[in-house]
Parts: sequence; C-alpha cells; structure tokens
Amino acid sequence: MKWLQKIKRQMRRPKKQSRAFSSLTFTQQQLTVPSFPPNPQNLKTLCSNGQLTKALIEMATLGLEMRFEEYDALLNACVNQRTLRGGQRVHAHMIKTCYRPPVYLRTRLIVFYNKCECLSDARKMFDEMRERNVVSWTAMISAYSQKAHSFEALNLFIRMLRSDTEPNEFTFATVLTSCAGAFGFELGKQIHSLIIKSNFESHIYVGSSLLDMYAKAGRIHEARGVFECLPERDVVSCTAIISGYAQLGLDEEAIELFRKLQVEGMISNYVTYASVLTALSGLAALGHGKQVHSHVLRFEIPSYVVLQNSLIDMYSKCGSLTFSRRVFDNMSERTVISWNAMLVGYSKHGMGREVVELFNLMREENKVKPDSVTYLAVLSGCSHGGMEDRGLEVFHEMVDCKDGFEPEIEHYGCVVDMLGRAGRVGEALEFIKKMPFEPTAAILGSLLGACRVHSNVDIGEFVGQRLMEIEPENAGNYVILSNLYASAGRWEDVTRVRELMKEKAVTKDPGRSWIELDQILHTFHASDRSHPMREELSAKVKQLSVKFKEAGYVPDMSCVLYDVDEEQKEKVLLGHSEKLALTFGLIGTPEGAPIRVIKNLRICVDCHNFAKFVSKVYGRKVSLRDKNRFHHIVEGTCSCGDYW
DNA sequence: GTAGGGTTAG
Repeated sequence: MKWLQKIKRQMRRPKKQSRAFSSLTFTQQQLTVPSFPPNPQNLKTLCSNGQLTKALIEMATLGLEMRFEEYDALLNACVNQRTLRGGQRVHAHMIKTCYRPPVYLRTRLIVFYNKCECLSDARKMFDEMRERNVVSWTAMISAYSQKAHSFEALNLFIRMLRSDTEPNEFTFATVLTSCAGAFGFELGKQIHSLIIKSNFESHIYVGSSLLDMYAKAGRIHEARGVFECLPERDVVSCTAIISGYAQLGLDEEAIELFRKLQVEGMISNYVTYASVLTALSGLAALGHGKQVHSHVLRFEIPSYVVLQNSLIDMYSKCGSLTFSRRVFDNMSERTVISWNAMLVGYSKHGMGREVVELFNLMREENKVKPDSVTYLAVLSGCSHGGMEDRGLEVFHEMVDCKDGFEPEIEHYGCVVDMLGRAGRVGEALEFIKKMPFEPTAAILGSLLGACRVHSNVDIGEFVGQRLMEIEPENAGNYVILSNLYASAGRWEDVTRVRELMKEKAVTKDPGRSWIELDQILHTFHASDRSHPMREELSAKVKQLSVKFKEAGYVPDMSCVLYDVDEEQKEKVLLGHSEKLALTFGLIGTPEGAPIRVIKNLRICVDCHNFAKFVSKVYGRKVSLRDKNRFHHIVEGTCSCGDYW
C-alpha cells in the first residue's frame, strides 16, 4: 500500500507548489523594481499603469535624475489614489535632492495635500511659494471653500486681488460658494460686479455659483435674474435655481419651475430629484412624491445615498413612515444623514420607542458615528414619545462626551422640553439655571407651555416675565401666560397681560393649511377668500361646530388674539385654515378614509380639539402635520397626548 | 495644476 500513500502524498502537493509559486512571483516583483539601469521612462509607465508602489521605489533609485515630468507623474498618481504617504515621500525626495519645484508642481502639491485632508500642509506649501499664479491662488481658495472655511477662502481671495493677480472663471466659481450663506449678499454683490467687469457673467459655472449665492442669501429674485440671463443652461444651473426655491420654503414655486424646465427639455439627475423631493416634503405632497420615486426606479436613475435620504425624509414628512423605513432598510450604504432622517421621522411622529430602538441599532452596527443632529432627534424623540428617563440617560452620555462632542444649546433645550412635558417643571427650571448658556426664548417658551399644561402658576409667572422682556413681539407667550392666570382665577392679571399684549405691536405669521386630494393640493388661508368652495365650506364648518357641540365640543376662545366680543371670536375660530382644510377633507373623501392635513404653523388648541371631534364623530383617522410634529388622532385621542 | 447644484436638525 506504499504506492497508494505515495500517490496520496502527490495529490496533496499542489498546495505546496502554489505556495512556492507565489513566493516566486514575489521574487519576480522584487527583480522588476528597481529597473536597471534607472529609467525615468519606466517610472512614468509604472505611474500610468497604476503601479505607484513600484514607481516610488524607482524614484528612490533615480535620485538626482528625477525631473519635472517624473515628479508630475508621481504626484498625479498620488492624487488619484489619495496616497498621503506616497505624496509625502515625493515631496521629501524633492527636498532631499535640493530640487526646486516650479509653480506648477507646487500647486500640484497644494491640491495633493488638500485631497488627502491635510489642509494645514497645503497652506504651508502655499505660504512657502515665492511666486504664485491664478491657479495656485484658486487651488488654495478652493481647498478652504471645500472644507467650509469661508472666512479663510474670502480672505485669500482679497489678498489675491491685492497681489494684482486677475481671478479667472475657476476663481469666481469657487469663491462664490464661500460667500453663499456665510457673508450675506453684500459681499456677493461686490464680487458680482467684479464678475461683470471681467465678463464672466455668462459663464455657466460662474453663473450657477452666482445664482446659488443669491438664493442662499435669500435673494431669490436676483438668483432668478441671473438664471434667466444665462445664455445656456445645464442640469447644475437648473438644479441650483430649483433647490434655491425649495431651500427657502418656496415649495410650490420650486415644483412649478421644475415642471416648466422639464417641458423645456431639462434632463434631471439625482441632485435635481433630491431638491424636488425637498419641495414635495414641504408640501407633504405624498402622491407627487411617490410619482418621483417610481420615476427614479423606472428610469434607473442611480439611487445615490443623497436621493435615498431625500426619499426617507419625503415619506416621513408626508406621514408614511412605513415607506421611509422600507427605503432605509433597502439601502446598501447609509450615511449619518440616513440615520438622522429616519430618527427624525420617528421623533416627529411621537414614536419614542422606535427612536430608541433605531438609535440602539445604530450603536450596535457601529458603522456610522452619531452626530449632533442624531442626538437632537433622539432627545426630542424621547421627549415627544414620553421616554424621558432614557432621554436623560442619552443626554448624560453626551455630557460625558461619549461621541467626542459636547451638547449644544439645542440639546439643553430638548432636556427642558422633556422635563416640562413629564410634569417635572421645577426640575426643568433648575436645569435652566445650571445651563452653561443663557436660555433662549424658545427654551423659556417651552417651559412656559409646560407650566400651563401642568398648572404651575408660580414658575409660569417667573418664566413668562422673562419671556416678555426678551421676546415682547411674540403673541403666543402673552396668550399662554394669560391662560395660566385664568386657570388660577387671577382675572386682574389676565387683563393686565392682555393690555400689555395690545400695547406691544405683536405680529403673527399668516396661518395656512392644505390638503392633497387626487394629487391636487388645496390651500386655505385664514383671511382670504380664494378657494372656489369657500362659501360652501364656511357653511359646512358652522354645521359641524353645532353638531360637535352636541357631542361636547366647547370652542376655546383663548385662541383668538383679537379684542372682539365672544360671538365674533367664535366666528374667527371657525375661519381657521385647519378647520377649512379638515372639513374639505371630510366632504371630499369617501366615508371612513383617513384625512391628512398640513399646517404651516403650530396648530391651535381649538383646531386640535375640533380635529378630535372629526375623528370621534365621523370615525376618521386624522393625521395633522404642524410646524413641529405630527398629530395622529384616532377616536378623539391624539398621539401628542395634548402636549405640543 | 484651479470651478458650479444636493440629503437630516434649527
């Protein structure tokens, strides 16, 4: 049987052979580099074949023979492969061999260090340059603007102008991105006049940057003016103007322009759709959002993370969290924004348990690090979902700097809201006193609201007075405080606060509600008479009010800020846009169908109550999105627990 | 060698 054992041994051999072969291959690699004799041409071939490591070894052997072309090829390869170590070796080689790189190569080094996330090294390189040209200035400005260091970018731009270097189209396109938003539009306007002088206004890159700057500074008319004057348009300039409208909350205008440009032949890409989805989220236009989603799938538009994040947000803001979660679960890659969008969704729907579960999952997966927005979503989710103990634990994790950053004032605000909502008003006040920040009006306002819900007149009075000082123009604060006094029977104080409110010229944004029926958005304002069914609706609201009163509805006159008699007040209440939209939904949808209404401001107590009666008397599920959150009302009970 | 639009929160 010895022969059999011998054959078996031979059969096992290939493994050993393959190991021997791999070591032989290694030896061959060793032999090919460095080449003999040293050959600059060989180095360039290696670079263009992606064999950077070998090229770097070749560099070492070439020594003083290294010249411009070889350094250029090496730096190019290092930039493409983002190899910090490699580029550093090339730079060190220049220094060691006393090679004095020309402006071109020094600029390449700036770009290289910037691409490898070494901004300070890029700047060091830039500062060491004895002569600079427009490209080196622009490369450095671009490095700062990519990292959102707007101040440094603009500072360099001004230094560049003083050094008598003429900016080119690249410089203008770059520097404008740093103006946008950060410095208001005054500086941007000055740069605009330079652009006109240099005759770059019609350049498509410069034009897109310019209109984006105006849009981000809130000057949408100027942005549109630049857009209309562009001699040619492409997907970027079109997307920039559409997203300009969407980011300013001019959602209808954004959609209208998108449609117009589509008719004119614009080819959209994933960024365009992401911007359109933002506008549709604002409008809560679920039908249209679904259309965009199916279009994206049908035409196989690459579903980059950005677009998927927009879809998560769109579905959640349109009230369909199941769809949001479906998109989220099907993602092959998620960024912190994907997690945040999903967490914010649950939070705004008052689903505290889901927020905590998803946050735990994020931690378990440990692929993406939570950021400051994640914590805002988790804290406000715990607050809205009645999970204050878990919320406080999370806040303490933040204080312990578990993720490398400390809580900001907004996170402290969430804790105040959480304690107040849970009825721990005294604790909330103590917490405010110990905060490392001065409380904002929003934080005090949330505590004042808690005082009213939990009838704590002492703290309410204290907080209310501070609020009157720092935010005298906000009518809501006076109303809450006077309601609080009324609940304690302190009628003189009620009158005093109401008088005070009349004295200060208080303003209130116009209320607006809308509802989507058969993919058409119907908008209702509190004080206009524009809707074609307005008369019919007013009559129906009155009828409903009578019917609901029989079921126990009592109009809450405290929601009326005008100083009119009770009868007038009730009339004003019945004209609230939410009631019109709710009634329109009730008569415009089949029996038993859910009603979905959106309000641009916080919903008032009376309309919230009215919606409860719609759900109770007509057996409808009402989902109401206001400025802050969703209210899911079923059989007279709201998911917000009457606290919002 | 240098360039433009985008997603969460507020």
